[in-house]
Amino acid sequence: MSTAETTGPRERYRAQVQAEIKQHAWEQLAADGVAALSLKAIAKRMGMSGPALYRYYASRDELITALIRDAYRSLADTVRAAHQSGADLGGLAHAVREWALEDPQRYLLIYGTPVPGYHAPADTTAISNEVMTVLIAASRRAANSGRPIEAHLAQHRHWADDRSAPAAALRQALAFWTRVHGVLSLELAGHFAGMGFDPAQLFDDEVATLTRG
Amino acid sequence: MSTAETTGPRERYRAQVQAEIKQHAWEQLAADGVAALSLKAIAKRMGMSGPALYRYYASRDELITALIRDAYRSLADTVRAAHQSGADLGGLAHAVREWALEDPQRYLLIYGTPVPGYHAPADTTAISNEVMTVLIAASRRAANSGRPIEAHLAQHRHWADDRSAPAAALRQALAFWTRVHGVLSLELAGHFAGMGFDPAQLFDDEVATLTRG
DNA sequence: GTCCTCGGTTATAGGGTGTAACTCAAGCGA
DNA sequence: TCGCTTGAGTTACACCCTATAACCGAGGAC
Repeated sequence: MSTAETTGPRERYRAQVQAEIKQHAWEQLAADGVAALSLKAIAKRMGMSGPALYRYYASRDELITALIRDAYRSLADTVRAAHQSGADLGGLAHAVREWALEDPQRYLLIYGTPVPGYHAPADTTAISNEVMTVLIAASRRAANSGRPIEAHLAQHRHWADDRSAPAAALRQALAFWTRVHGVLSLELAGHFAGMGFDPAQLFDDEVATLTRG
Repeated sequence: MSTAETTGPRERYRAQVQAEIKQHAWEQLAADGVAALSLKAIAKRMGMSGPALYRYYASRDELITALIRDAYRSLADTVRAAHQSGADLGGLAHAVREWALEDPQRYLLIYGTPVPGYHAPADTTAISNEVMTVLIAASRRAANSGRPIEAHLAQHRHWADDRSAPAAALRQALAFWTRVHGVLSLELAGHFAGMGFDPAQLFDDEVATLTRG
């Protein structure tokens, strides 16, 4: 968007095809999950033969990396937008849940079982820090509880960009993350499927515990 | 173990080879995760050629099913043993965490991202119910809080074998599950890796919230 | 001792990642 | 405008995987 404007027709074409590949990749991912993502299948759907895609993504991992980057970006934007429109922790939680239900495999791509050989590049963790920063900002009202975890976090807080946030806020931001992920990932993985209760109500109540206890 | 004792030498051999295959499968799983599980590689390590394994497991999914069944069985035994030796919810949580850290991929096999085409057979959900039953038993001291989720769970409780357990206990058992899984799965997936704090302390504090708030 | 069951084999089909060698058109500078 | 170069796309191939088919041979059952 804001990169060098010296885009000749060659680069424009390249960028467009790259985007089209990613589009097909998202569709395939949403349908069958990251494990079923196949460069060859994407190529076939685009009407070209397998190895052609390697001009645009050097490997399957590189394509997956691009997807992960976009997913983190999308989540960070969603959370940030909710925060800036005045949402509290509960509002953020619902924004995250909606984002996850919109494309469950996209959530699992980030927070699901990591793919065996894959190692995330540094910039993706930078984007996930962005999410953390918003969570901490939304948690700043948290009162100090005096529990040992807060003393521990006060000494291991380099992951928090906000150097002035009280340890209680760090703890609450982590609680947000782990509890939202706990309910959400079990729901997305289908573990509540046969149980009959409404996952949304469990989610609501769990989120309520964040600000209550 | 307690099945028909009319085991001729043929069946004995078959069972032994089947067990050996599963053993190699567990090693391969622990090393590289379920996605990297390969029947051919197991066969090679056992000194026989690929298709021979299909005499023992009709498909890759069937082998994975056997692994999942054993994993559930092992987890249920672990939780039950902790419960019977007098452990409270905190004790159960630590038993689960130890079990998970002992073989992270085994935990992820059950509670991680589901494999695309796979559908769990009914008996595995039966074993997971066993875990739930113990959790509910350990949660029976939970006091009624009057929150709406409890009314909801009181009407959707067919997943709880214990028909006399108060709704507050059902809620607490679910909280145990979702919160333990929330912290544990993020830890196992490496999402706390660069953050510096001790996952064990976060786990402890999170478990403490179960009985406190 | 004969038969048949069953474990093992090779061959093969089909799908996947990724590389190598080649072709051909489009862009670019002179 | 003309050539040269760049790069997109192709086929062929090596190597992984799952899974099936056809076949062989030994061991158990009677």
